[in-house]
Formats: sequence, structure tokens, C-alpha cells
Amino acid sequence: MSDTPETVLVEHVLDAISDQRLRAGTKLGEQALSDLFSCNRAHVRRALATLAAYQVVDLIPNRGAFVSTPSEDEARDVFQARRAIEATIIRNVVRRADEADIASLRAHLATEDSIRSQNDRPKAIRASRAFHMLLAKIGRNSVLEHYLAELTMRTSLIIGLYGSNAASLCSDDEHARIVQSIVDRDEVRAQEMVDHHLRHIEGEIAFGEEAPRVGPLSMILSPDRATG
Amino acid sequence: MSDTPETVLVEHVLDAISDQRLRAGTKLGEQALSDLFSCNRAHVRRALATLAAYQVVDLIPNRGAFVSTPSEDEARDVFQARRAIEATIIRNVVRRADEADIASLRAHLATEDSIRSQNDRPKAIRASRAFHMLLAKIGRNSVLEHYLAELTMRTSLIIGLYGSNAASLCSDDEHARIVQSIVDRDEVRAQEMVDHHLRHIEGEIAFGEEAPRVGPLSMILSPDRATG
DNA sequence: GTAACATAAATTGTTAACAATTTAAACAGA
DNA sequence: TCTGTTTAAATTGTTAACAATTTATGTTAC
Repeated sequence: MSDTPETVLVEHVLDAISDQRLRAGTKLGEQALSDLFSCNRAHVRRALATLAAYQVVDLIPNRGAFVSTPSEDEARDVFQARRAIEATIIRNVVRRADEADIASLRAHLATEDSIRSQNDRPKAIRASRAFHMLLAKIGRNSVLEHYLAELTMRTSLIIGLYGSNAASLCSDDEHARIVQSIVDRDEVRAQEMVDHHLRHIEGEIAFGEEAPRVGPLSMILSPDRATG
Repeated sequence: MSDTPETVLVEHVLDAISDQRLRAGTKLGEQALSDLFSCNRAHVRRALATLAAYQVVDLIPNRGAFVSTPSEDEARDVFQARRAIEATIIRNVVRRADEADIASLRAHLATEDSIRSQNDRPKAIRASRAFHMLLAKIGRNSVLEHYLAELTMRTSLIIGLYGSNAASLCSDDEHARIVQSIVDRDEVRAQEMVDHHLRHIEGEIAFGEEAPRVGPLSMILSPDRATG
């Protein structure tokens, strides 16, 4: 859409969160952000208000903005919400996907395959999220798509915070099997696969032990970084 | 939570939207709002950014903020999203509702009954929305609750915009029957009732014909108005 | 060496002034 | 009367300065 400083800032922060470059609890100082994105603090403040509304940032009066740290309860709520939303999305996909859509799904699977051999975890996380967002797009419900964008972002925070056992992420060939059931127009099976997939991811999370915080903002959020 | 000017402003606008006092397309001028809520424009701007993130306000560069006017497609997406989310909510309710919850549900039904005899449409709309939000609260998933708050608000805009045939709103005793199936702990029936109920509401909407715009802001949004 | 306290620095909160753009009004010509 | 142009008013966008609060630093007493 537009290219206002607010939009740029919001998009970059969201990207950084979904890539797990920005971790839960990180402080988002106004001065730091306005320097990084060369805009004034009014812009930063508006952008932070937007991010807070997306529930990926907590605004604490007189203290500043922090990347939100989901509790275990909140994490479970997020996953249940994802199951609810993605169940309807996958149903839409099975019903509405045309050949171009299926081609793009297959192309994405190929991309994920090649990434897997590279052992680049951040890249893998981004690609994995992109698969779910591709499904949402093909499902053609912009409301559900928007909510899933938020929820996948929060999922990134959760996994980054509590860590995921093994290099599982969005594992193995589960994505491939979901695509197969879409091709087969098997609504029930597709729903089962997605539900199972999400429960699998949630099950891998090790609640209790939190991961350490790290890194200065400037390393994480450079505006000149590729946006994807 | 807190009582910052932004919060107050956001809450009041949301209330006005859910009550259908604020209709789709209404301009939300910065000066007008800062006068009404006696705060400065910086606060107004932040509040508007939040409302835009909630997708009940459109921010048009150099033009200002307007209450969003959902298209027919968007309206259908909103209703499908509600079915997806409320299906899970009602399942949670059937499983988790304790006696206090059921008492509050019955109390709410009584309130709705008494309102029905008063023929006060705005009051009825608010009560009807409150029923769904009460279910969300009892369901104890804060993520779904938050999303439903947004979606019911957008539903108010939709109904206000396209009008609802008959005084149906959230009709008759459908709410009562939903409560009954909760009491009976009949998960399947409860889900069916909610799904049917939502389809019923959607079906009453007369797409095609838009309702007229009206009213000055000061009449609609007085900060000293009761909030709860 | 530690704790409490005072001071300084940094950060967030607030306000006002000014610039740029859009909207409304006034006006002239056909 | 309608159209198009010009001028004025109102509204949004931007910036900087200042106040209030929090955080960090440093000092002193024990």
C-alpha cells in the first residue's frame, strides 16, 4: 500500500519478530527506532500503538515499548485460536484452490525442501510461516488471513521464548501431505492434517524453560534489510 | 486497565460503533475528537492508529480518519470468521462453564427479555452483542475473546450499513436455546445452534441497499456518557 | 564490600508552533 | 445557471522544545 514511515517501521518489526530476530522482552526505545528508520518520534509512537494493537508489543506507561512475552496460558490460547482459524482456512482452500494456487503451493514446497538442506534456521522459520500464510491467501478470506498473520507472529515469539525441542519447527513432510490432500480435494483429511500439524508444533514446545535475551536493536532492525 | 486519554477515546469510539451510534463512513476529525475528549491531537492520532489496527477505522493520508465501510465481500468474510471462532468458543463454554457462569448467562437472558419489551433498538443491539461477548469470556480463551470483540464491532457496522430485515437482530429465543444446550452440556447441539444463529443473522442482511449517513460527532460521542 | 542516598543522564510524555494539503467559499465568465 | 478559477478557511502532517519520569551513575556511610 502506502509507504509512510509508520508502515515501514511496523512491517520491519513484524518481519523481525516472525524471523525471531526480535525476541520477547526486547525493549523498543523510541530514540533508537527513530534513528534507525530516520523518522521523528511521533511516527515511532504511532507505529508502536499499531504494534500494540496487534498484540505483539506491550506499551508500559513511562517505561516504553517491549516485544511482548506470551505466557504459557496465552500460548495455548494462541494455538487453539490457530486451530480454529486454520480449520476454516483449509476448508476454503480445498474448495477454492485453482490450478495456479496448487502450482504456487508446490513451488513453495520445493523452496522449503531446498532450504531444509541449507540448515539455515531463521530462513526455515520464515519459510514455514510463509506456507501457512500462503494457505490463508488461497483461502480467500481476508479477515482470517489477517488474524493468522497476527497469530503466526505470536507463534514465532512463543517458539523463540520457550524454544522448540529438536529442529522440528514445521516439520518434515507434514506440509507436503497437507498439499496432497488439497490436490485430492479431501476436505476432511486436509483438516485433520492441519489440526495434527498444529498440535504437533505445540507439543514440541518446552514450557517452563525460557530462552535467554540477546542483541542490540541496530543489529536486528536495519531498514535497508530485504523485506521479503 | 489504565486511564490514558487514548484508552478512553478508543473505548468510547468502540462503544459508539457497537451501539450503532457511529455509522460507517463517519469522519473522525482530529480537532473534533481532541475537543470532545479534551486532550491534544497527539493523543487522538495514537488512538486513531489503534482503531485502524482494529480495522474499524480507515486512515486515509491527508484526508483523515473515517469509520470503515465494510464491503459485501468483507461482510461475508467477517461472518465466516465469526462462525469459525464462535464454534470453538461455544465448545470451550460447554466444557468449562461452572455454575456461576451459567447463572450469569441466565441473568443475561432475563436482561435481554426485559429490553425486548422496551422496543429500544440501540439497547437491544448492545445487549445482543454482550451475549456473544459473555460466551467468549466464559470460554476463557483471551485470544478468541479479543478477536470476537473486533468481529462483533464490525458486525454492528455491517448491520448498520446494510440494515437488517425485520427487528430480528439477535432474534427470538435463539440465545435461550443456546444457553439450554450449554446447561445440558450438549456440545454438538450447542455448536449447531450457534452456527445456525450466525447464519440466521447474516441471512437477514439486505446487501445492495445502503443506509443513509447521519449526525454530528458531538451528539454521538460524549465522553461523559456511561461506558459500561 | 555493600546499602542507601544524591546526582546526573537518558527516556518517555506533553504541548505548541509552523508547513503542506485538502476542502469550502467566493467570484467571474459563458 | 452552470462551469471553472481564485482565494480563504479548515484540516492534516511535521518538527522542535520543554516537562516529568525513570534509569543509570557515583558518592558516602557503615
